[in-house]
Formats: sequence, structure tokens, C-alpha cells
Amino acid sequence: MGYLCDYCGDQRSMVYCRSDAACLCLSCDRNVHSANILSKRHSRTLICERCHSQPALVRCAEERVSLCQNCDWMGHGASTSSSTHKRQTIRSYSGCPSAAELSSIWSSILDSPTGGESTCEQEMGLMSINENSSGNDPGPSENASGSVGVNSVTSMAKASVWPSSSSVPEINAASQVLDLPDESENATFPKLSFPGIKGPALSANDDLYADLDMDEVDLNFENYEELFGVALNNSEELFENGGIDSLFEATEMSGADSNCQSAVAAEGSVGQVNAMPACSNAASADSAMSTKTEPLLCFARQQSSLSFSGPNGETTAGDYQDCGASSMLLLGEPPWCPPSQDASLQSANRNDAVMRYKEKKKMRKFDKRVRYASRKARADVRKRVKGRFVKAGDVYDYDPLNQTRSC
DNA sequence: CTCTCCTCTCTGACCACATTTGAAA
DNA sequence: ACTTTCAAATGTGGTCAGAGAGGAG
Repeated sequence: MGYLCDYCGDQRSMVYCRSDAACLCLSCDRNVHSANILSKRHSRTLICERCHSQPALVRCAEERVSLCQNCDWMGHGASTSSSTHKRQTIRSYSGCPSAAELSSIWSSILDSPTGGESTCEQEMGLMSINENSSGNDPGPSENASGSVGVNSVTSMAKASVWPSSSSVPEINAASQVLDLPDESENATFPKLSFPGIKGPALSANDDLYADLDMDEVDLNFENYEELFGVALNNSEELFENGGIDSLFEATEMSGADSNCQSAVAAEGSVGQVNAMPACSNAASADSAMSTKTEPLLCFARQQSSLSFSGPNGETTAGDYQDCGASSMLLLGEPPWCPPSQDASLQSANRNDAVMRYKEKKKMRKFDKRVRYASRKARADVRKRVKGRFVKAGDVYDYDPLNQTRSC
């Protein structure tokens, strides 16, 4: 799978789009994701240079390769001689960054000591889309949705590619390397801007921000890390940031799926959060919300050293990457645990947030992960009768290709 | 307060068949 | 140990039926 671009089938694939489950060359990436405002929100990252099938999460400085979680474990496990290799977290991006912007985003991880031009840099030189095509993009006021998303915010700020200072998020660029957390930075409260939010950067403390529908934002692992790497002062902000989805899903899973708990014992990796299965379940999350709200808020504190595994006890990088809950658990002391004082106010705020959360949950459509694109491709063109597949040559009432009927 | 009826939402089953998996040779 | 063969299992999407929730009378 995936040495070549899934779209053009010609160029070597460089980035992975989770929303499309596709490996794309940089040129096609920009083509595809400049199509509309929704596609611009897709979060992309580099492809693992080992398995060429998963999005890379880290860059090994020693080997100068980008690796997915799985390959990182395989290559840098505690039992391997490479376990001491210095790795940097690779950030994803959204929007339609230019070659220069991509270069800035990845500059810290793709710098080659040898001075040679990396494959990525070569690819960026081949990007076929006219850089001026961004003129069709939303103006500065829509920068948050049309340009580089929150995941690359720090890099972009560092590179000073934001079109105007008013839209530049006030985030310390030093936080770019995630595996070197800086307590002092977390102590401050940076202003965040999000894809899909028009206008200047909004403060997370801003009341206007309270009605932000985070369901429309491409929240992935990195997003959560961005969102919760800063100090959230109460549970309200947690709800509004969409993190509650992951928290509740994680909690539901821990309660309902005994395999998850057994995996904790099996892996026994204290302080290390490993993989999360895609245990999303709206109904279960709702039930969890309605019945276990209070204890749940402190769940992450109690389970901060949890490891999760899939329903079969297996762990995949894909699962890990698709679930934001693990990042919640990385935070250690959860700031959303309500303090004892002013409990009634906190409770009221929480109830409001719970109500809004439920409404959003209703509206939310969980992405179905397609494991085999080839099967999806076949199903997409297969003729049906009342939604059921029919034998080739049989009469059908629905043809996905022609929207016609044979009878 | 309870019951019935109606509407709406959600969930799972169904279908064919290429692909994937795992066992056997 | 490795390769080949083959059978069984898997997964894919649109539609429908049934279950359940909730409101009105």
C-alpha cells in the first residue's frame, strides 16, 4: 500500500489524509484539499516512511525517518538499541499551505544535517498548484479556515507566514516540540484560533467562544494536544473544546470493555499512554454522560497511567491516532476537576455544558473508518435492489454510477 | 396518573462478491 | 523453512423493518 499517490497514482505519496484515508503527493494534496472549505479542514500529516500506510507521528532525528506509532514502537522499543534515539513529534496541518508554508511547518524535523534535499523538499518543489491560487481562498478574515489549521499554528507563527498580525495566534512557538513540555508555557493561557472560525483569534476565555461548535472542527490527536496543553479553568471549557467527547468515550470503553482494562495490566506501562481503539459510541457516551457525570470528571486523574488496547487486546497505530482520549490522559492533573468551592456555580455551568453537549452529540456524525478502500470502491459502484447488493447482471433499482434503474 | 395512538429516531439485518486470512499440502 | 493452493471469513453501502422514546389526547 501506498508508495504512490492514491489520487494521481503517479507521484510518490508524501502526506496522509485521515479524513480521506488517502496517501497523496503534495501536489494532489493541495489540489484535493483546495476544493472547498470542508476539505480544507482535513488534517494531514507526513506518511510513515517505514510502512508507507500510516500517518507519521514522530521523526527520528538519528535515522532521519518519519514513523507512525506502530513503526516507532517496533523500531524504538525499550528492548531495541534504537530506544534512545531522539524523536520529535510531527504535527499535522490543514488548509492549503503553500510550499513555503509546508517548509516552515516541517523545517524543524526535516532539516537534513547533510544539507541534502529531502524527498519532501523535492516534492514541495513539484507542487503544481499556482501559489497565487490562494487568491481564491478566503481573505484574511477567513484565514483560520482557509489557511493552516491549529495543528501547525505554532510553526506558522514561528515562520511568520500569517497574513496579518491580527490573525496570528498568540502561541509560543517554543512549544512546537511536544516531547519537551514546558511547564511555564502551560501556565500561560495562549489564545487559540481554530479552523472554521471566522474572524480574529478567539480567546479560550472569551464568552463568544462558548458557542463554538467544535464538532465542526477537525479534532484529532494533535488538536486535543493543542487544546488541552493549556490550562482549562473549568469543565465548561472542556465541554466546549470538544474534549468531553473523547473523555466520555474513553470512560465508557473502560467500563464496558473489560479487554481494555485487562490490557492495562498486560501492558503495565506506567505513565505511558499507548493505544486507543475507536470505541466511539454516541449512545453509550450519552448514557455515561447522564449517569456518571460527576465521577467521570475525575476519571482521567485516577487513570492517568492507563494504557488502552483494542477490543481484541490488539493495538494499532491507527486506533491510537484516531482517538483523542489518550491525549486527555497525558495531561496528568486534569484542570477541569471542579474545585470544592463555588460548587453550585460550577454545577450549573456543567449542566449547561452537558445540555449543549447532548445537543451537539445528536447532531454529530461519527466517521466510519473504512479499512479497505478497495472494498469501499466496489461497494460504491455495486448495483442494488432496495439497498441490497444484487448479482451481476440481475435487475437492479439503484446504480450508484448512473443513478438509473434497469427495471 | 395511566393508557393508547402517533411520530420520529435509531439500530441492525440484508444482499454479492472481491479481498483478506489462515490452514493445509 | 518456504511456497503454493484453497476454503472460509471479512467488509463494503443503501435500504428497510422493527424497536424504542417521547409527545399529545
